[in-house]
Amino acid sequence: MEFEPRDQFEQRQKKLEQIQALGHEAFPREFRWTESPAELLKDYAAVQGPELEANRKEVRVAGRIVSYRLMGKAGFAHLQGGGKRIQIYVKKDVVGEKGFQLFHLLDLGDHIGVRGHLFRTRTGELTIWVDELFFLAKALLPLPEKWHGLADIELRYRQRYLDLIVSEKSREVYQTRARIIRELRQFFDGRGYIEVETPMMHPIAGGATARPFITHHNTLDIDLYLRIAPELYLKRLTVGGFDRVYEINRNFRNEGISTQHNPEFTMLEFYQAYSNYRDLMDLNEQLFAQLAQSITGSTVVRYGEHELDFGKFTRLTMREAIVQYWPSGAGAAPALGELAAPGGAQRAAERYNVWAKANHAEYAAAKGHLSDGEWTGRLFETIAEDKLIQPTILYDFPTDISPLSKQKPEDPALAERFEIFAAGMEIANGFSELNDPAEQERRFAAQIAHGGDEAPKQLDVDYLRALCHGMPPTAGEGIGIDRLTMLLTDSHSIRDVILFPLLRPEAKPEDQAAAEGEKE
RNA sequence: AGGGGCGUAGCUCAGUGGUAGAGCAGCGGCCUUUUAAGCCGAAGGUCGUGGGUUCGAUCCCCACCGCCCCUACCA
Repeated sequence: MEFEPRDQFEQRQKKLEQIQALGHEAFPREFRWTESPAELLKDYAAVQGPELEANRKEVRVAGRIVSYRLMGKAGFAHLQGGGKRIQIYVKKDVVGEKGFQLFHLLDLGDHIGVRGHLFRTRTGELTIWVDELFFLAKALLPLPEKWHGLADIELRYRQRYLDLIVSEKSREVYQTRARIIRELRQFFDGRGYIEVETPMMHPIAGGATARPFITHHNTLDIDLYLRIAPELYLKRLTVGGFDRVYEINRNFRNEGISTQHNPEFTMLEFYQAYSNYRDLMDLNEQLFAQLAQSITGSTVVRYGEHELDFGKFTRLTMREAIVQYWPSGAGAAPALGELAAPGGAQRAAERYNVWAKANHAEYAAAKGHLSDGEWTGRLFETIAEDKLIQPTILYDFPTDISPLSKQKPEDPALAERFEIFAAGMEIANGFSELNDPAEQERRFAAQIAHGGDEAPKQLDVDYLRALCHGMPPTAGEGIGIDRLTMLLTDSHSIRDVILFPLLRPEAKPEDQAAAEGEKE
């Protein structure tokens, strides 16, 4: 197999043969190193040249060649490792005829090891004075341009490895992502939670309203759904006596792709017995403040033009948010009581839509008949959702759109549910878990009767049976890790925090020709 | 799915209705402390794909492919 650019591919292959002819293995098996380039730069940042000469520091270092300057009988290069670059200096009369021949045959992108000692050049750069070169692996294809890097966004996603080699910023995003997940584990482990892994292939897609992916198991000859949420399995575990349980893993939803949506995304879900949704709200305030502090060094986090303060959350009910963000041109905002009255949310939506039409704003549109709660949710999404820039806990959701939440005792039309918004994005969703099996069965049945792609097709009888064995009063929550990472790394597309986001497969030229003339 | 934008050398980008340009990378030469090393020389392209208009299309028109942004669905 050969790849573009073919001339360079062949050129480098020839060099590899010449390197072998010098007596080097083409693909050696190991190199014992003493420090990484990143470690050396960090540890010797303050050590000056004379001191390096007085106390000679012998090193063995491996890395990828990312710059190369040959000047007759000597040359410089930079070795990249651990995301950082250290310079090496190779002199013909030090490494010898054969060593220098090897240096000649190296290309940008090759992996090498060096043995030598540290010094500083005239300009003061920490550099390895190379006594011996080791060939470690050949790059048969060239690196992206050294100055501008990989500007083509598509290539950054498709060939993430190149992005990671060339962009320290990109590398840092994924390191931060790993730190966030580590912090989350620490946070929950420290509070007596147990981490579990529940199935990702479900016979019934449940735990959320979303369109699932379908797959097939050959031996059992059954269709399975890639999970849209782990919720119903985690709650079975609270029935089983894991009073505090969490899972960090992928969900799959067969829906749109955007800067905020990838078909597979990572979710933290956790459940805490003997607690309600208010307990979780308090827990979240601690969690987000602590995370922001440890990840970014401050509870105030810059996100684009905004400064998000995770040290203080606003709390709003859904109806309060509608009233608060009601556009001033659309007449008087509805009163809270009006929104709560039967038909009130729909009347408010109709009033809003008159204004929206005249002002080319987004409508609170409805397909078919909506219940009061659905209208309230729709109105919130249209009017308020993208205005919630500062971290906000939105609570008191309509029961109609919360099929797995407990109702408020004083108002069964409202559920003990909240969501967390920041930068206009939903990043978490939590509630007091419905543990009354009869009520849960009614809600499931209503969902199935409601129909649509996103509703379950089948009653999850096993889950209802689990509830019948008694689930303790429990509060549970899901946090979107990808979006959380976006917030804490100032990334504005979910594809910038997912290493390999889903893209359409590259079309081969033949396929493109075959697609000619075909129409949708 | 609808609207807008983009696609030119391996990479980063100019450009024009009349045979295609630069920098970096690569190739040959000079150069033993360089820093986006420098100097000299040569090479590299179905201008995303396919049609159309035209004497002539990389450029204008249409369709298709891919990516980005917005809207819709959604977390």
